[in-house]
Amino acid sequence: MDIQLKRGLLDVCVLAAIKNGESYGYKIIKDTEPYIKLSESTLYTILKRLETAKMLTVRSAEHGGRLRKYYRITDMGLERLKEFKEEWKEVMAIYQFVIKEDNNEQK
Amino acid sequence: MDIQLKRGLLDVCVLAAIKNGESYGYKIIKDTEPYIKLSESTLYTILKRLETAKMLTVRSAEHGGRLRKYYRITDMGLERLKEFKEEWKEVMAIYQFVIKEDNNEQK
DNA sequence: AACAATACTTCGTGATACGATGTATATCAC
DNA sequence: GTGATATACATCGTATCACGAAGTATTGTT
Repeated sequence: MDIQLKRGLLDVCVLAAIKNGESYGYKIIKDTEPYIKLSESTLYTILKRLETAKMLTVRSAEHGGRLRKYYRITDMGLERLKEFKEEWKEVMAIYQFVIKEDNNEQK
Repeated sequence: MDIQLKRGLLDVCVLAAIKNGESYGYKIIKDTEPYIKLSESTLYTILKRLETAKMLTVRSAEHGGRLRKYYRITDMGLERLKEFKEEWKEVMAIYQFVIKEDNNEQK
């Protein structure tokens, strides 16, 4: 799948992956795998970015002797998902324009 | 509209704008304006890229005393549009995942 | 003992959108 | 006739970003 096409989806995918409850890096990768391929370096970059944007919060907790980072969505994160839904209308309009069959509007 | 979301659409938008016949820079901007905002610097970057990728061809012709560059889509360009339509199925699957309501699958 | 899976981190790179700026002509309002 | 606006294309620099590569460390599995 075209990288450029993925770009607008990555952030919201990660937010969607934690919107039903806390999760952690490795699990997010596995949960989103059927839909989108996230490499580790990409995911952690995104998580950092979303944290900076206050769309999620992080806490570290021990799990099996190791530290694991748990990510939780914030109100701003939920807001971002709503916004995305709105933006999607514009995206679909563009999509329609792109796939529209030849209507010979050349004058 | 989110810049990232636009990224995958820009190239195909430009291809779509010339798929019904030759066009030129300024006209492409005007034609796509209702759907997507293309700045001049962005457009010319895209046109150069699509030319390098052999998805369009260029010819210069005089118009009103000035040189104008006319762009024409190639078979590879048309192929790209077909490919885009295919990729869109994946995009819609991701979209569904993102907007899916809470189904509480936490165990 | 070797390997795969789990789990997170950092670095470097290439691709890209776009604002700013520049050039040049035509047309319109005042 | 002069200034503004529209037409038309080009280049440069910058910031953002996805991702491969490589590293660290533990826990199963073979």
